[in-house]
Amino acid sequence: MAEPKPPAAKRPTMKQVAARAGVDVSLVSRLLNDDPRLSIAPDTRRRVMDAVRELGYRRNLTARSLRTSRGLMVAFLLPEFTNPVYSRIVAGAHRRAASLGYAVMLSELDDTDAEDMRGHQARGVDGVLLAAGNLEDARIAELCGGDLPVIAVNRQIPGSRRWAVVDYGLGGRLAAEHLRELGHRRVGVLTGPGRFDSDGSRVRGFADALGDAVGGEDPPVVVADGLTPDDGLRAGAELLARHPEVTAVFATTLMLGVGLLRAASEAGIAVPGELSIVSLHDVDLARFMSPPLTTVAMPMVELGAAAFDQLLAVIDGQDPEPTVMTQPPVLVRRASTAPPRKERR
Amino acid sequence: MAEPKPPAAKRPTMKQVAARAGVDVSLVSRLLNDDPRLSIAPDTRRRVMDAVRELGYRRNLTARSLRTSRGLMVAFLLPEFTNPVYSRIVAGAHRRAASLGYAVMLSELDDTDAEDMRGHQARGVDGVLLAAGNLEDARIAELCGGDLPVIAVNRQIPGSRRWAVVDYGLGGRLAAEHLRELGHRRVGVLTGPGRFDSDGSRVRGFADALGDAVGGEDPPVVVADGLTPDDGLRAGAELLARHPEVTAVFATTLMLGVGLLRAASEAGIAVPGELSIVSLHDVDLARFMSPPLTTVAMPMVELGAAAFDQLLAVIDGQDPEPTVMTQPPVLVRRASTAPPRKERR
DNA sequence: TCGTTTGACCCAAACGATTGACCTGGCGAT
DNA sequence: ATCGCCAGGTCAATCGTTTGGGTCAAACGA
Repeated sequence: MAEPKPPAAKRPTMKQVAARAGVDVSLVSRLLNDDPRLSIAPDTRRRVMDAVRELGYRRNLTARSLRTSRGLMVAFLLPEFTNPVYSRIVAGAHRRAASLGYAVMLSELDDTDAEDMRGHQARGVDGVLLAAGNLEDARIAELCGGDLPVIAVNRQIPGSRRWAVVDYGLGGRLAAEHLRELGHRRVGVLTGPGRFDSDGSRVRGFADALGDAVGGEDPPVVVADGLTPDDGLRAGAELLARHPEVTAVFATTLMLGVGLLRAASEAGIAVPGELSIVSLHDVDLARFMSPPLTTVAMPMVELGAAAFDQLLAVIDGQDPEPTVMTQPPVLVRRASTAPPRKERR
Repeated sequence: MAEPKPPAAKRPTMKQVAARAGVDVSLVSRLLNDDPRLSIAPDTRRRVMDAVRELGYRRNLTARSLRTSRGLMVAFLLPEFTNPVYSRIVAGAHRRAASLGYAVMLSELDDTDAEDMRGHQARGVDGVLLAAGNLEDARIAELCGGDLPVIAVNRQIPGSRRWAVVDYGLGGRLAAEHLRELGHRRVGVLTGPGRFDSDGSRVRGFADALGDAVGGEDPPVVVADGLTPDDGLRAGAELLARHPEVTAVFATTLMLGVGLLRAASEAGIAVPGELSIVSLHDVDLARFMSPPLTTVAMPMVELGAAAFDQLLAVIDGQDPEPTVMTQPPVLVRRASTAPPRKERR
């Protein structure tokens, strides 16, 4: 039953490469890292490279990491694996990291506390990307406490320079302008808890752009308990019940929009006939809702990549500016928005 | 501009702990690993533990890994970050891994080839979970080629014992029974490319359970090019066009079902009025479609955990049986299925 | 009384790479 | 002739743990 199980033919080491090429291992190391202070005879270089190829040699990164205390790894902590918006950030960070030789460890921030950070540090992780969307401020402070570089992603941190965000103010504007152009005058906002959108840019951008056109009055805002579709459903239902006058709602993140759509459907409100919905963040999913959701696409993949770059700078001992993505958001018109046709009720 | 940047106060080493407790480092190591051959005076043990606490000591896993050649890490390779079904597998594997002290590196199988495996190996990864849903057989073989343990997850591999799956046969049955009970007699199947569902269990389970009730004739099957909602949309449209007689469709994975729903909507076919849809895999998303999708929930989170356990066994030199989740799937009735009411067309 | 067993520890060699500090032989300049 | 220098290498210490082999005294059995 048990297969013979070959002895696993230990991978070749640098020593073997050196022996085969007839040189010292230090030379091999220097060559492979192209150490600036080294000059190597072309012939020797070839012999070494041949040996590397013939043996199929790869550096043992564990050993290297032990010596250099650079693990070439970063951790990406996120509150839940299933939010597609985070998935895009992860995808961006991962792609960039991989292209620079870094690996990405994923962790769910479950009941994880600061201990987890130290665990990562013990593993040789060089830095951490913290998708902090729905974390408490205190929690974030706690997580940033260690001496491991941390960048908060998609969330601004008041006292710190270690964060990377997209320009939600602009995103909000775009959504507002769209609704305004369609002719909506009574609009509502569905957003996440205060710790989310902590700087208020999403709502403010929206309200500002709307302001002059609708009489300067701030739109009614309902705050959900979290960022899941269920949260959106509950808060959405509340919004619709409390503000029957609104003809359009701006959801500050996609999953809330998704929940709102259901709330409308359960309340028998036609979208976009009686209610228009526009939400931030465009992912595939939005196209497949009924009706397909109009969204404002924010450059989340690029954010992931930029956040990684920022983290790398910190790791290298620099003190980079916080990242704000300049790449403009784009409005994706779909079927969930239309001119206000008739009053509800 | 550049902050002073504290010298980063190197983390304490075992040597320091040993010094502070007045013992040899080997003793500390043995104690911390509770080495069986060790007996330690209670007093000494306390001194060491105190030193550990006072210094806030954590083992350096890199060094340990170098010595033991066990990295306490696994890699999870998946074709795309955005598929929520994979996310659940990842979540399950991650949770289990974390509870056993393992970290999980995530990689997108982009243009990744076998080289990537060797990269992971060089990093000290102990094994790989390969979410292989839509990979070619050849590709998988290539990836399993190295001497790093690999478990294919959610995909059966013909010649191998290294895979973990849920019981899609049962899932298919359940879907079929549901449609049969509702009274459907002309049903279609929407599935992924052959490499997906390679053993055909999803479709076969469905067809078998249907067989006797609908005259033994196999249902029409349309095969999508991939597993994204877009693939489902295209193939779904084709299915609806080619088989106008069907009153219900079974989608073998959620994203195809989502695409199909849109195809129906675009074709002006009412769901569930004119067409019932049931799909495998239940994730939050399904509840928020319009109409909410009836699904067969497969234990994907548990699959992730079990696959990790299997991988661990292989890492430990055992030759475990392939994993087949016994936990039964459960039918989640929602609004996308109903008795056939009227003929389409 | 003299082994022999234990209990409680210590020594030092790995693991595989990196890196500052040497060598060495030849060549051009003084 | 001598010196310095440079290209082209080598030596050996080090990163922080693990682990196979001791050591050394106290306890024990005969």
